[in-house]
Amino acid sequence: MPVQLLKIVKGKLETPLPSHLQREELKHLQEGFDHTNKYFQGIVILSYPLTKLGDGTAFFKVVLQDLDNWSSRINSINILIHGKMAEDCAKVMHQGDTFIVTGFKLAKSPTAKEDGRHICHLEVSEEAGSAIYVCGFPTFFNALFFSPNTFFLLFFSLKGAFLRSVTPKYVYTPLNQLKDGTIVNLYGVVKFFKPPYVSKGTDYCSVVTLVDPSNIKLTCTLFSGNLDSLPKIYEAGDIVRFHRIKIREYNGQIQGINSGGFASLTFDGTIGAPIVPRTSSKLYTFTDEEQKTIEELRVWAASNLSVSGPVAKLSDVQPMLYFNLTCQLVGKAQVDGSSFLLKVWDGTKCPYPTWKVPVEARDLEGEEVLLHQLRNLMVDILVYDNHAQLAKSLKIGSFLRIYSIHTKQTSAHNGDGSHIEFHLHGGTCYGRGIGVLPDNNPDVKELKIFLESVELSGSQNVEGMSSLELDDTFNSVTDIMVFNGYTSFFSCVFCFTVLTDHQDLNNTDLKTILNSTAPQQYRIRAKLQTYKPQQLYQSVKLHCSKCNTLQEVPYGGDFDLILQDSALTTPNPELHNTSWYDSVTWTTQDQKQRKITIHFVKHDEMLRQPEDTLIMIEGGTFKEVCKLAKRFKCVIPVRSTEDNLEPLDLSAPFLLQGNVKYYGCKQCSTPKPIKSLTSIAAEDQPSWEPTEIAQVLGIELLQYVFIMKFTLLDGTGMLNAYLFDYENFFQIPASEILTNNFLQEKMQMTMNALCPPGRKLDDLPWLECFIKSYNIRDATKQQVYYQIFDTTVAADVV
DNA sequence: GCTTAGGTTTTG
Repeated sequence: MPVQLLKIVKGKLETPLPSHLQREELKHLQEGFDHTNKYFQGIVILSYPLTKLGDGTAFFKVVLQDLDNWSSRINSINILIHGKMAEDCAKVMHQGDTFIVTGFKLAKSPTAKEDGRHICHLEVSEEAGSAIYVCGFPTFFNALFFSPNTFFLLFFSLKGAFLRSVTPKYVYTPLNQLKDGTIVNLYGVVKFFKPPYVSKGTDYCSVVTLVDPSNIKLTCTLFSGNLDSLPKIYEAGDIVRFHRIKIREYNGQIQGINSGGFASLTFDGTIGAPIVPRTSSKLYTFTDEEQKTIEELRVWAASNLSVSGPVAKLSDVQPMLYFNLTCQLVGKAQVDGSSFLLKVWDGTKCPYPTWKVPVEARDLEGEEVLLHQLRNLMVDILVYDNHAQLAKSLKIGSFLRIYSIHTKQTSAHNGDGSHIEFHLHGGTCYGRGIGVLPDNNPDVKELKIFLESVELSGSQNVEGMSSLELDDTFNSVTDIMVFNGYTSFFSCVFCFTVLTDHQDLNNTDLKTILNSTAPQQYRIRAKLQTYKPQQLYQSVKLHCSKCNTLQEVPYGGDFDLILQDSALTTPNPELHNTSWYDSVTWTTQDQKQRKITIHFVKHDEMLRQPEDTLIMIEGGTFKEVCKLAKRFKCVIPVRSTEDNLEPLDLSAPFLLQGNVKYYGCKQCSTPKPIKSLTSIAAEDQPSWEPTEIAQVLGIELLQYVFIMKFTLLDGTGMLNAYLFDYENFFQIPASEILTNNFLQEKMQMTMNALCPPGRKLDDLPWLECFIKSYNIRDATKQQVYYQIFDTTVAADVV
């Protein structure tokens, strides 16, 4: 049975429990009675700590009171819960909760004499087919109800409607452990997908190929009569979570297929993008743990999956290619039985004359004025067969991503000049199809801003002109706007790249590089067509050079929580005022009466100027620690143990200097007690370098890096090169950028100069840089990647 | 009622 919503109003289930279940009274819980199809309900009056039995299984004991029989001499009973159910239950249950149990086994309670409770106890476990439902006390609002075999619930308290309990524990199967004939839950990164299309049967169909760090591919075929219940995938690289997907074998390969109860969540796969699930289901579980899984998959995908499909603006199109276009629908018309016309624009102008599909004006749906105004920027896309059916249902004004459009050049004939045609052929090979993007999609947001800038200019001076004049004016105005779009703001800055070494290398064209084996180094001259991430702050990551992993820069809020947590540890006075630091403790004047201790590290037994001094702090808040970091040379947040001061959890920065927070790798660090710092404190002139501090504290320092993907073109080919840069390329330390507005502006201006938004390919500046190729081998094949090196951006103000 | 598609470009 799929997930079902049970509303609980005024203490009663609005939708009742499964109808075959009947409530059993406490007095009827006796050996010899048949308890199948019965449930017992009580209030949790006591629970014992979760323990493990001798054989390792978890064990949890709760005591329930039957409120309807509260006046009886015996009105409580012991419930003994075994195995996974015990663990799950211990997590969510609170004293005072309403507890419903079915599928229990009844046995004589050995402790009845001592505890005065019911003569029997109930034994409950997943193996026995039991189910437990727990509802919060005192006010129920609503609850989720899962099948008896999986069990349970979560609920929202009426006050504040916050999620209190942990949701059911889903188990996710890695793709290399899938077995024929099973129904599983899984996560995967979308390697390939066909947007939902009209199948020959009764449903929409979407095909999705997933990969995960086990490096196994799984192709899933998903059907639904309801477009909304298929996963909302917009591009390869998106991350999905499938619940209850059926695994089976077809042609010797495993495949996934949806069946009853299938549910999916889809996430943007870009590192740093907000983690907001796209789903049609109103109810879904999503916890911190699952958030972490998404983050991990994003990092894995960033270095293991190349999904850069051909994304192009109309201004970039070339004859004879397949590309994906993000655009807005301006007009549409039925052409004949098997083809349908879509008139779209993306604010840029196609560099070639484009064909116009002849249709009667009265057959054309769309706003007449707009169709006229945009006629030189719009292109006609003819979509065929299965796509025609879907195209018919599209709403004018909606934002579309059309996958694998074919551009076809037609040579000049009959006085017509040569032109370029756009076709979306029938069939779904290579993911050919049409997807509707929601307004909150980041690419749509960007496009909207751009389209508005174009539209403004186009609508000026329209009145009182003949259509011929209008044509000319409009053409030139929009061209200028498209060209200048965003660039006017930055036109005073001129950026170029500087090669910092290997002056003897000659330029190699991209085609040659793409046809060569790796590893090699090249000097290239190319244009930066696009780059990712477009939100530049998302390009800053933390890198561990030891295990070579990347991670997100944690939020300040997490640090604050860790500090709050550590403030609960009372400073240990025995650790104050040693030979190498002086300590000061005080209590805050506010209501909280917090105790703060600062240890000032001495030099030659003397305190030095604050700007040369390292301090350690216990019990400070986020604000206080950050403030002190600006005043003192270094700040290390610490807490007391019985005999040492130690660094905090490595989710928090172990060191702060000025605005920069330094983190350690959780995987590679083996933190040592703070007294290890004495070796530095004893130096003649301690420099308190983060690298040195990290080393003596046994911490593997994470370095701030810029990670970006540049799509480079030179007329002979296109390749994606990664930028992995601590500070050389932008001449900005990656560690500084997140806290410095000026540096952020500088970086934005640099990128805008290297890749001016909205500009045609021809008008992009040429860049020179060095790239090196290298091989990455996964289970199935070897792939060549490219990285920018020894290149720097310089800027001149013109 | 229980298929449809099961990645790898139409041929307009």
